[in-house]
Amino acid sequence: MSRYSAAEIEAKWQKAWDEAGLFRAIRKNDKPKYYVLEMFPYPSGRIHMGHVRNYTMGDVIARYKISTGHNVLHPMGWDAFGMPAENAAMASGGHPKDWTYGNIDDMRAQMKPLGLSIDWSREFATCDPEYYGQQQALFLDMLEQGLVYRKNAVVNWDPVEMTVLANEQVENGRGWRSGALVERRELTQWFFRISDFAEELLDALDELDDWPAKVKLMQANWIGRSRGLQFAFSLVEGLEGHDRIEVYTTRPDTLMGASFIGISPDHPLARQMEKDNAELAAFNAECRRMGTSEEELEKAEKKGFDTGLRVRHPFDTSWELPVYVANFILMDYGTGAIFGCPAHDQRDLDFARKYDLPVMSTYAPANPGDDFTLPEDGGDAYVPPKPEKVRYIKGFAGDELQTGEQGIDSAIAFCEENGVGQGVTKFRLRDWGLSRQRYWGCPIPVVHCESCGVVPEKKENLPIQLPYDEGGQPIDFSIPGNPLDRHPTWRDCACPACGAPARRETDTMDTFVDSSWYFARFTAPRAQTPTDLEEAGYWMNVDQYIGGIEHAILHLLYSRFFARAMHLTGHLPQKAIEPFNALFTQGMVTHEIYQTRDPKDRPVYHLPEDVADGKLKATGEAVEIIPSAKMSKSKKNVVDPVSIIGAYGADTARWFVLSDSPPERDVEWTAAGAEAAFKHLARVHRLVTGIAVSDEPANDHDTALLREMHKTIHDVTGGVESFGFNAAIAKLYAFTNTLAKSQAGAQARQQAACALAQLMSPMTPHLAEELWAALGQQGLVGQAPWPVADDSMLVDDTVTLPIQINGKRRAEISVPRDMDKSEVEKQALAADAVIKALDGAQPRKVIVVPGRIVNVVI
RNA sequence: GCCCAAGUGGCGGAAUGGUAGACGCAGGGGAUUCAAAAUCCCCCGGUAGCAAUACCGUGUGGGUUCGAAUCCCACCUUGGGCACCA
Repeated sequence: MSRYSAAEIEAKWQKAWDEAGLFRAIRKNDKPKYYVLEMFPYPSGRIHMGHVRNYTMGDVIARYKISTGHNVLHPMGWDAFGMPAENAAMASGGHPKDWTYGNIDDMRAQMKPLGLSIDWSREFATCDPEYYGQQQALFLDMLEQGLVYRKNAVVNWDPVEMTVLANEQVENGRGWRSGALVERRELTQWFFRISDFAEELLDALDELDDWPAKVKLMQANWIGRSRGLQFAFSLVEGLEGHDRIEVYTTRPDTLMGASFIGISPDHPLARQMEKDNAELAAFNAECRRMGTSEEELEKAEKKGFDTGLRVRHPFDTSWELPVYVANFILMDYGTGAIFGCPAHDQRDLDFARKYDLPVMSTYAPANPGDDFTLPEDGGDAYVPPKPEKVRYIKGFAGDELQTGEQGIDSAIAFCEENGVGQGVTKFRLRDWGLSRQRYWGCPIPVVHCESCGVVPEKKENLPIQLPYDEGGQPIDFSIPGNPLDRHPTWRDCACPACGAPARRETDTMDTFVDSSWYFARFTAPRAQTPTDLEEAGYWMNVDQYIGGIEHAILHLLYSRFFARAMHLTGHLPQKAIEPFNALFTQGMVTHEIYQTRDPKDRPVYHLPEDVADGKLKATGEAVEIIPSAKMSKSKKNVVDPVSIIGAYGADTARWFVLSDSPPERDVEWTAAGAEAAFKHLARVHRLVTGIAVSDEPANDHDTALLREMHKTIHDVTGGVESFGFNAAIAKLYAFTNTLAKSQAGAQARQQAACALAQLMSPMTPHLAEELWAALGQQGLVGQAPWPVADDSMLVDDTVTLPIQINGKRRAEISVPRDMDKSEVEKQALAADAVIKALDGAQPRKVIVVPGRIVNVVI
């Protein structure tokens, strides 16, 4: 028996795995392949507990799959482009490239001690020219296939930073960093045609059986399919080039309640009219100036401008409706024009009341209650709850009772039959704008030529590399704007088509592009093409993908789109168009927050390591404890994995992040919990190394111990396969207790200890190897086949059956497992409590569930 | 506003129609020790009772069932996603 020294054990076994090449993934056909992937990290420079949790889960799966005879691919890389590197360069000089690669080295050094089963030979960073050069090749192929295009788009422009801001970077209409008033600018940008795939991306969700329902639902909502009617109102008096206004509606059954037409300020008709209507031009300009932030939209008043135009109602040509330009109508959804039905839409009702337009209900509740008032009589707009039946007042098919949905379907049918428009399906999903006016990203490989226009770069000129310096001088990132734009020479090039002097595109790609295909690149990370079809064909798909729920929509949707695009451009096989067979979204690691107040009563936060027993270690001042939240630097509620590994070892950190909560939920890191995890591992070490040298002879306790062993094998295996890591660990605790108390002979205890070591090996691989060796086993536990439970050992010969009387447990009997039902019933009725309860009467019914329970109904 | 999920001891949670609270943390008691650390043992949902035991108990109210934390309906609370989307 020896003391548990994690540092020693972990270094020793990591070296042994390395030397055995245990995690090198090599294509071979004698085993089924298994590709497990955790979402790759951004190289911030420090690993955090969230990484530890994420990679530990992946590691458990990878190691378990190795043990069950799979050929496992478990790679790691770096999502290395992005703003933080430029921000760091801006804040403290230096170069984004140096900063990023330095961070990668630091983080790799922090990750390696975790003992993850990663094939490090496949490592890459998305900022490696070898990677982004292939991404540029991919872009060119997509361009050729028509999957990428250029168009004008309105963006948030920060005039101080001279860059485009994402919506999330605009706060109260001002740039989040500069504080400058954000302008809406129209720029020519590159877009991926993801919206062409809307229907397919939506329908294919149904096939993703091993994805969380929640993620599929979020994607479905994001894609946003709606069924409606598209039709036109004809203008009473046409305008040059315009004689009708196309509208789209999901509520065609309200058409007979229409009272106005609304068009977007960006609608072609509005644009044309503002040319010779200064008032309208001013109104439109005002609308365009309005920000797009949620807060602004919330507050903004619904405003309209009467254009003076009139249209005819399609079902009654004598019925004329006014045309308003309205500030709440979006040009890029539907047709950019609506008809307003105030009776059944609160916003339209508010608008109608403001501009004194008629209100006409087309339907009302089938059974209006006392408190129901028609909107035309001053009530609210009536929108029926989904399944509710309504009575049509001005519908197309008389005053029928129908649910809203039936009403819509029959309205579409009626309109189609009468030549008024057609039923159409629309999607909320927009094309994906990928242009970013930033330096630290993948350059878009196109050239602008005065005579040829936009020309794709030649593939042999790839990669188009980012310049490291400018004119021999280091790039100054403190100057606002994109360094590529002001670089003295980088932009200059020859037109790939005509050879004349031309300029490079200076925009770089959205970093989401980088992460949309890295999983495919891992299958052949050094290939001279984006992928190697043979390798991709073997390793794809990712069998298990693990990451945070925050990527439920964008990253996962973009990746699904990219896999399709890569198939269409010949870079992935058909079977890989849904790249992730199974997805698991893990919860965060949280911690309590410790706070004191400064003299001005402002909160001051303290690191957990500076607090003990609710007091600051340094001064003894009491801290206020704020409930657990996601670990964040600003709240200082962070625990550094490196210091935990230093204090307790990687196995303890791994054991703890798996043990306390179900993996999809948040887990609270506590010092006591970590301490307890360590103590448990030390106890297992003590127990097993003690067993290794014991010599008690076989005895009557052997079978009971071995039964428990087989039950534990069964339960832990099930737990690992179903992501029930916390429950699996609970079983291992229980089995450890059983083993510690067992008086079985040395051989049985040895066998049980071997099983314990194997079952723990995915979670605490170093300790497991140490135990395996101490028990005299040959080879590595990581290479030993996973133990298989003997079904005949899972059930005891004698079972204790609870006896219920009217569903309440009143007694129990001990009977042979396979005892006849009628005999069980006889014994149950003979139980004292049952005899007493029956008091001589006959039971009304006796339910016997063999091996589980008996219920006597009186 | 629309859509979705979750509510179980002091805490994290287990049980997915069959003995509610496994396992862990915190807490209490004890053994060992000169003492401490470490370790080991016992108790630990509530109410009543010396106890055996009884009754209550999985957010609230109803329902289905021999039997419900689990299935159904309504409500409450919390969390998440989307949102001038026509």
